[in-house]
Amino acid sequence: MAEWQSWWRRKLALSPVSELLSSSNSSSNSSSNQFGGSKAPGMSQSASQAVRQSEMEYEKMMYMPGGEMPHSPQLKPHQFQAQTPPDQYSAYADNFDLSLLPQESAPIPTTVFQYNAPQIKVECAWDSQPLQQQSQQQSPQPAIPYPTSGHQLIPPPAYPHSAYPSPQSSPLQSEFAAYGFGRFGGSYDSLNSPSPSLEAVSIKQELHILPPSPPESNCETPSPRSSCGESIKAEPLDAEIEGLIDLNSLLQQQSLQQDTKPDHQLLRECLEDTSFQKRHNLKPLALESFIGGLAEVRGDFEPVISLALEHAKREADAICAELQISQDPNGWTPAQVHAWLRSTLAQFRLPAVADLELHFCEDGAALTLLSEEEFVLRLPESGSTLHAQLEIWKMAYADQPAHQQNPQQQQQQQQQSHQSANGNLWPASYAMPNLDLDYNEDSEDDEEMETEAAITPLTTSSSTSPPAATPTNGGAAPQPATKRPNGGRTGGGGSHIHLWQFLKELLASPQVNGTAIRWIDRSKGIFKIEDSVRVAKLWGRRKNRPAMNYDKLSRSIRQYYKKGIMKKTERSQRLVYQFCHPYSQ
DNA sequence: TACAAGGATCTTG
DNA sequence: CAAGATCCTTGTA
Repeated sequence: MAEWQSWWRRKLALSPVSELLSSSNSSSNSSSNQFGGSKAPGMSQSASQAVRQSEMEYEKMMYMPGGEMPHSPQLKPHQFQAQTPPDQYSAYADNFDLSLLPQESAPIPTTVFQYNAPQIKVECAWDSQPLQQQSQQQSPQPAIPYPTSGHQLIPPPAYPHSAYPSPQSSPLQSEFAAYGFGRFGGSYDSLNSPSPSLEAVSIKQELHILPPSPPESNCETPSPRSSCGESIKAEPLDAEIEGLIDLNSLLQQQSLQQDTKPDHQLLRECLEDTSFQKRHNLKPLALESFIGGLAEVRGDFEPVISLALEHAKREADAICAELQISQDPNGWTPAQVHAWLRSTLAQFRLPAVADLELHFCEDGAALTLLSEEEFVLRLPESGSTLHAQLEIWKMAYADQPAHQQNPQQQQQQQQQSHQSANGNLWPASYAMPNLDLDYNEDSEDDEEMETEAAITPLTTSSSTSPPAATPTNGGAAPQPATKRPNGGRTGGGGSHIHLWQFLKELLASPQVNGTAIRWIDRSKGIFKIEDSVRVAKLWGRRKNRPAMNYDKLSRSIRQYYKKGIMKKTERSQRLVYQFCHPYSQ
């Protein structure tokens, strides 16, 4: 009898996914943890919208009658019973002592329950489908001894005993908890072992059999993570669950791909931002007690991010194939833009727009430049969602290595690069800078540089286009032809770029760089450097000048005063500069 | 202490 | 040679 129960508990407690997600959210902002919000501070509106949207999609999926998910953890036992043929359920229901599970109304006993939904939702933000697809593709027929199909596979607990999942907060987390107990799974025997192992100790702590370890006790008490990671056993049941949906294999795949260190600023910011906690004097959760160190936790964001991006790519692939469009929104024709918009509207069950062509006459490149406000202005009902989806596409595409792009795109990039070398276009170095690269310490610079080199521009350059007119003082202002810098950097560090161009690059991607530099008044060309250290560091990186600092950077900026590229603002403010007219366009 | 301003000189492409 | 990078001094908030 207790076997099922303890299986559930261990499964939920040991789930590396739930653990990872829990740790992610607790190590990062806890805004929605503690205030129930769905938007993380520091998270861009678009990203949060994406998260919101994906949340809606997920909830639709989860609460859909006869839900499409293999099994729905948020279902209460009685619900499960109602939806499950009695004969199948009765096969094991008698042995499943529901009374031993906590009541639904029971108070959440630990702050660990203050789970941050957005991080979870980021996982599914890319699509509601992949989970199903994967479960179908990777394990068409799970051979579970208890239920007969994945659909009725497991009676979800009233809600998990684990400290991590909370059904009130998100079904998905429970979903992960239920699914995630795969090849990372810990030892089943640990709880019942006559001499409880360290794993058992930590497991029991999570089950509230023992009080949680204090943060400083993490040395003595290994985290479930460590126990999971180190004692991988091929439990038959694990393998079967694994067959249902192999999130863990996905995580493993992604972890293998971590060499490439994909950069996803929005996700990362969302996951890592602790500013909200600081602002509100919120005490971050004691991760060390069950994770084993913040650094380790941070390192584990990568699988989540990669997994999310993987889902996004899969979705994009499918839609691209269906619509016959490129994955790079920049390459879309207006007609393809319309096709994508319609597809996205349908995907999110948003009201169709009859005169879509009138609202969006842009091609893909121009579309990517539209702000969320512009989207909403044109389509109040769905603009935000569309913009968020576009952001996701751009992220997914930006993550795509060049060799995966279609030949046309590669040719286009080569052509642009060649033209750049001829001085007709923007320098080949022209690529969107990403401040995310600056988040880490210098020791990781090498990796960051590799990542940076792999980044394709998130936005296009109309906002960063050089001015057509020469400065009024006749200074030697560069006049590269306006061209979308789709080709990205072609190596060499991009040392030819001018500082003012670089600053406009940063300014052109507020979602990425908005915390470091932002427009104060776009029309007047007034901007503010919010983080002088980061901007200087980025500039130094771009110019291959490791010793660059804001003092030097600002000196260079001041040189622009004489050249008529920049000027002092009317009301002098610290860190606030203004482009002269042609350069602010 | 951080930033602004600007002179002088050196480095790089 | 242009554009920065670097170093410096002085002043301000």
